[in-house]
Amino acid sequence: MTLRLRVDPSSEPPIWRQIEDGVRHLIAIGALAPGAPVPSVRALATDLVVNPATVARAYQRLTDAGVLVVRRGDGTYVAEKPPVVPRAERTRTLREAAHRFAVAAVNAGATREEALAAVEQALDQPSREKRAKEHEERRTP
Amino acid sequence: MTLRLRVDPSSEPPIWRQIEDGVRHLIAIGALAPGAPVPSVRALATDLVVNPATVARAYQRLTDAGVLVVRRGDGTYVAEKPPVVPRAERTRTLREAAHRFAVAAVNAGATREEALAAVEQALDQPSREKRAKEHEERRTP
Amino acid sequence: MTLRLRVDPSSEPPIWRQIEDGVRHLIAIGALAPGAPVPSVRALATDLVVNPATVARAYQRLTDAGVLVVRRGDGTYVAEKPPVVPRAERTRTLREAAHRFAVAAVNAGATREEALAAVEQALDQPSREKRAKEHEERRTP
Amino acid sequence: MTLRLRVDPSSEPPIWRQIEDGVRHLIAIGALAPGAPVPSVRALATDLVVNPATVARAYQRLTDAGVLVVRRGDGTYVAEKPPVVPRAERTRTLREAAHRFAVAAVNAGATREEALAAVEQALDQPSREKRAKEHEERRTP
DNA sequence: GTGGTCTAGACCACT
DNA sequence: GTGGTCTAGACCACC
Repeated sequence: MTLRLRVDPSSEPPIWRQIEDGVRHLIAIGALAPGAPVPSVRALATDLVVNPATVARAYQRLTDAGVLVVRRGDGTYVAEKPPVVPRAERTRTLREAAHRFAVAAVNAGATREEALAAVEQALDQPSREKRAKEHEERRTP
Repeated sequence: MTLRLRVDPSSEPPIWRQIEDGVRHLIAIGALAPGAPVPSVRALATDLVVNPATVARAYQRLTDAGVLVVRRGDGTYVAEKPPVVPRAERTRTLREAAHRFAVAAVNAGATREEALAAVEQALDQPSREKRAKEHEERRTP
Repeated sequence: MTLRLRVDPSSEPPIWRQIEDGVRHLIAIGALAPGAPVPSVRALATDLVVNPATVARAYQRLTDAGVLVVRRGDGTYVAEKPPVVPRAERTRTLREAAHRFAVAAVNAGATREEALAAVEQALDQPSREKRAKEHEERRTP
Repeated sequence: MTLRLRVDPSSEPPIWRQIEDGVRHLIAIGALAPGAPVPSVRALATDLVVNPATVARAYQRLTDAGVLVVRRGDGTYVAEKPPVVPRAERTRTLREAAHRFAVAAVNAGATREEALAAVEQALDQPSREKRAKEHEERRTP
C-alpha cells in the first residue's frame, strides 16, 4: 500500500500540491486503477516524511474534486469513475505549460530545433512509473 | 532607455524574478547588446510601477551572476562578455524543463501531437521583441 | 538555537554579508554540522538586533548557494551535503586574498617577517568558536 | 608621464581610494621617487577612463596628507620627504589586513599551512611594478 | 510557527 | 544623478 510518490520539501510547488498532482498522475498513467485503495493519510505522511495535515489537505482536495472517495471507517479509494477535467481547462493548462517551457528554452539559449527535440525525447521516454507498473504486472498478474 | 518589459504584479513568479528573467531574455534574443546600458533602478521602477527595491533586487542578482556590471555612481550596463552558461548545464536545464512540460502534458491528458503543437506555438510566440528590434534596425541602420 | 554570531551594524561590510560569511564560517569550522537547524529568520534578527529582512537576505543567498536548505513552513537547515567549492576556485580565492594582503602589507611598510607574524596571529585567533564547540562536546558526548 | 595604475570601476574600494592607494603604493615600492612629477588630473583621468573629479579627489587627499605637493601653474609632484605613516597606525592596518585574510582563508577551507604558504608566495613574488621599474632602469640608467 | 515578497521611505557614498 | 543598505511594517502561503 505504498505509493510511487516522492516529494521535494524545498520550494515550489507546495508539498500538498505535489501530492495532489502526483496522485492524479498515477491515475492518469494507470498506476492507480479506479476503485483501488490509496494509503491512509497517516501512512502516506510517515512514508513521505511530511506533516499528516499536508497529506490530509491533498486528499481533501482530491475528494472534493471527486477523484478519491472515502468509505467511512474503511479507507480511501480511487473513484470508480474519476471525473474528466473539462476540455477548456485542459488546453489552458497545456498552453501555459508550453509557454513556461518556451521561455525557459529561449533563456537557456536553445534553438527552436533543440527545444523541440528535448520535448520529443521527454515525451517518448516512458515514465519510470509506467515501466515499474508493467514490471509489477508481469510479476503478479 | 525604456525596456520592452512588462510584469504582472499579481505574483507567481515574483516580480523581481520576472524582471530578472525578462532582462536575461532580452539579452538572449539580442534586444540588449553587450555593453548597452540598462535603465536606472529608479527609472525602471517608475516605468513598471513597482518599488525600486524590487528592481534593485533583480539587478543585483544579475550583477552577481555577471550578466550586468555596475559602474559606481554612473549606471548599470550589460556585461561585455555575458557569462556563457556551460553547455552541459544548459542542456541539463533544457532537459529538466522539457521533462516538467512532459509531465504537465500527460497530466492534462494531451496526446503526443497536441503537446508538440502547443510547444511549437509557444516557441513561435515570444518573437514580439525580436520583430520590434528588427523593425527598429530597419529604421535606423 | 542561538548562533555564535555578532555583527557590527556600523557597516563595512554590510550586515547581510557579515551574517552570510559568519554562517559559512561556522560551518567551515564545524560549529554547525550538516543537517543542523539554523535559527529562524525572526529569531536571529531579534538576537542580532537587526531587521528580519536583513537576515532573510543573507539566508536566501546561502540557500541559493546550496549551503542552507529550506523546509517550507518548517525552518531552515544546513545542507546535508554543503556544496564543495571546486578546488581550482578555492585556491584561486586563496591566492587572491593572499595577494590583497601582500599589497596591504607592503603599503603599510611591513617587512616579510612582520607580515607573516601578523598572519599567523590572525590565523590562531578565530578559534573562539571552535574551542567553545569542543567544550560543549566534552559536556554532552 | 603615464602611471602604472589600473582601477576597477566596479564596487569596492571606491575609485578615488584605488587611485590614492595606488599612488602611495608606487611611492612605497620606489616606482615614484621623491620630487618626481605625477600626471595632471586630466591626463590621469582620461588614461584611467574615469571622471576627472574622481582623480582630483584622490590628489586632494594625497596633497592634504603631504604625499604630493602642487607647484601652482607648473604641476603636481611627489613630496621631497613623503610623511611616514605613524607606527601605531601601520601595525593596526597590518593587523586588520591579516584578519581579513585569515577569515577568507578559513572560509575557503584552507588549512593553516596552506594559508601561510599562499601568503609567503604572494610576498615573495616580486610585484609586476617592481620588475617593470628595474627593467626600465636597465634601459635608461 | 516558518520563509517569501513587497512597499514606503530614509540615509549613505560615489561619479 | 547613480546603486547599496537598512528599517518598519504589511500580507501571503505553507506546515
